[in-house]
Amino acid sequence: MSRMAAGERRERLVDAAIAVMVREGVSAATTRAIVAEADMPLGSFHYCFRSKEELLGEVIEVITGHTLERALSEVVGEGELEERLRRGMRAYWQHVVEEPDEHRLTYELTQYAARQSGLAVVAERQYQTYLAANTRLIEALTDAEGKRLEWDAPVPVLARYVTAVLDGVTLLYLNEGNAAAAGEALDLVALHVAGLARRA
Amino acid sequence: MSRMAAGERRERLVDAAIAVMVREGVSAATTRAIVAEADMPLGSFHYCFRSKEELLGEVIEVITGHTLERALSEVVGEGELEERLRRGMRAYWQHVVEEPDEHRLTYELTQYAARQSGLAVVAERQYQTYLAANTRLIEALTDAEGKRLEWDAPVPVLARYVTAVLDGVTLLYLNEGNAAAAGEALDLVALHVAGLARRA
DNA sequence: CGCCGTCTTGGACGTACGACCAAGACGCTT
DNA sequence: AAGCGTCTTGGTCGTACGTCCAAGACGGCG
Repeated sequence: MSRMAAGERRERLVDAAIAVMVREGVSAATTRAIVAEADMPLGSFHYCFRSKEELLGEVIEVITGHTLERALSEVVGEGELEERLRRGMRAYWQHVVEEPDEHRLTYELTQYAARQSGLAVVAERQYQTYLAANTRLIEALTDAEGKRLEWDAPVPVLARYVTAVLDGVTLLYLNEGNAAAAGEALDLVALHVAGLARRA
Repeated sequence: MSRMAAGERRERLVDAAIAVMVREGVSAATTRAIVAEADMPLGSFHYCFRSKEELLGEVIEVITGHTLERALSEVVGEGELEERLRRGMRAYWQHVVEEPDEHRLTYELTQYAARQSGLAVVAERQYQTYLAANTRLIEALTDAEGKRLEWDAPVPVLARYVTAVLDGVTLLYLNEGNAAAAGEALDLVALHVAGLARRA
């Protein structure tokens, strides 16, 4: 392997780890499988990372970022509240249907992290990030169009509702495979949430 | 260990496996940890089970049964549709709050099974069982009170919606820990579903 | 009592894993 | 050119795992 800064090698190993995990699951991502995917000798792993746990922490942060970028960028824009909401959800949903294995991995990683005392903090932060994102989403919906809207339910409850539904529908699709029916269930939610908004 | 029929030993090993998994996760449930929990010598394991995979199949079936019994028994009964629906959901929710680790295990097992080619069928059947149960739940709601109700959305979509929300809210609570907010989100759903029913 | 199928058990085998190390190669600075 | 910090690498250590086996113990039936 050509000479390379330790930092860049770290990034490559993180990418390789994600590739292996998406393809074969977290448990298949052994140090040996990861360095093989990155085409590096085994020794480089523990030169770049103190432990496998340290690498997993970075993997989780990278993956969480991927997921969030999508939906948020879509809810801001033109149109009625219901239209924008539906557009944001469809953007998220499209990503799920296109890259199901990547989403399967996020759930797997969360559970793996929750069981490891050293990574439990990371798992909690992951969900708080999701909640914060959906809170911002809901607030972005009310603020647009120059008109101030109010909700029939408290924003924290709404945020949890949206977070939970997205997670639940995704999980159901991943395990059952019926994308059409799951998508319809999401539309039902979009309609519901839009109906909860009222003009102040 | 006293002499015992192979069938009974199987049951004890399944119970022991569940105990270990609830306490420490699926990955900690090694053959050695399981027989230690059951207070048996290692050799008994492969006398009772062809492989560890065979045991896991039985574990999943037992656990799935546990979860379902709760909610279903509550929706049939006296009262308005919304009241019965809320009661069923609260029954399920109470079980989640009382035994979070058992629910965490169901998700863990589903993912584990989905990755194993030999157990993928079991994972799929698990979710089809959930869907079937929630379909029956919805139909039970319409049939009661002697009046026939109809829904503003197709029953299969409703069933997926309910399944997904229960899963999602549970998962969120398990990872975030805010039981009160999650419970309120469930109430929001009960109200929503009740509103979707109309008298024919 | 003696047979035979069922059950019991301690130990062993091969494999795979995370982690570690020492010896050397590289390349920038002085 | 010499020195030195950074990076590279193959090999190895101890541990833990799933699985298998052979030798024996038990107990119901003829």
